[in-house]
Amino acid sequence: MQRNQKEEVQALQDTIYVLGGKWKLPIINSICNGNHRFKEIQQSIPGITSRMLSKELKDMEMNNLVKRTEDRDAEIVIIYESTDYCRSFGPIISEMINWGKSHREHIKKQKEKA
Amino acid sequence: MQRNQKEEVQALQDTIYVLGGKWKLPIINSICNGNHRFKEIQQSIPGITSRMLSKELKDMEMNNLVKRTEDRDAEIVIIYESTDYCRSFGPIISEMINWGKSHREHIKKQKEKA
DNA sequence: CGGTATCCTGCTGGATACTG
DNA sequence: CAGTATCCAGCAGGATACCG
Repeated sequence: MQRNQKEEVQALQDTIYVLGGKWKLPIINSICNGNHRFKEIQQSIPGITSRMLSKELKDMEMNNLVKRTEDRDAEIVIIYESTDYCRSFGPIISEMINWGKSHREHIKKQKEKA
Repeated sequence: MQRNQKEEVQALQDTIYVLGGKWKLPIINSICNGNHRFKEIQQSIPGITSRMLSKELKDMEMNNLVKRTEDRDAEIVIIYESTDYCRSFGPIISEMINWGKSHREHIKKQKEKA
């Protein structure tokens, strides 16, 4: 084990810690993809309940991952926006989407063989 | 929401599912980095107990993420090796290490300001 | 050295109902 | 529409001790 490998493991573990749980990455992805309203976000993520979304959004707001705005012009409209910090997960998300896609392809091919 | 966005969310969620928990990615990383013995792997991952490592390795062996070999020449030696499947997580791990590193830099700078 | 066994805790997160 | 409140189960995972 070299010194810089230790650093890398720690960096990896830090990232895993920050992204912990089932929902943070999908939410980040959803908001970065242009969903801004609570319902929009919820509908874009299969399986998430309003409770979990609410919890995570609060958490992410505190950690500067999203920006929440109450925009009262005529009526009250609440908007969630991505931050730079949020967008910094882009490369990770891309790679995970890539992996997931090719994994599906892989499974499909195996089934065809059988 | 377009059709291909749905696909992407699902791909993302699949990947999160496969990599679920605190330990799979660090273990994959460790083995891909050339650690092959149980103790080596354990020592390369801060905080992991033998129980967790054992559990995860078993799981990963079943899912073809690692190959376990009992090499009895003179004495019994057990070796864990990475598989292609295991190595397919390389890009994700790289990106997560990158993120973790620059995140540390970021924190450090903020502290210096204060 | 390479693990198991046992025990236990807390947190994640699901279900459901309700609110301003 | 954008959440809260409540209740509860399951399991990830820690501590510790032990085994061939």
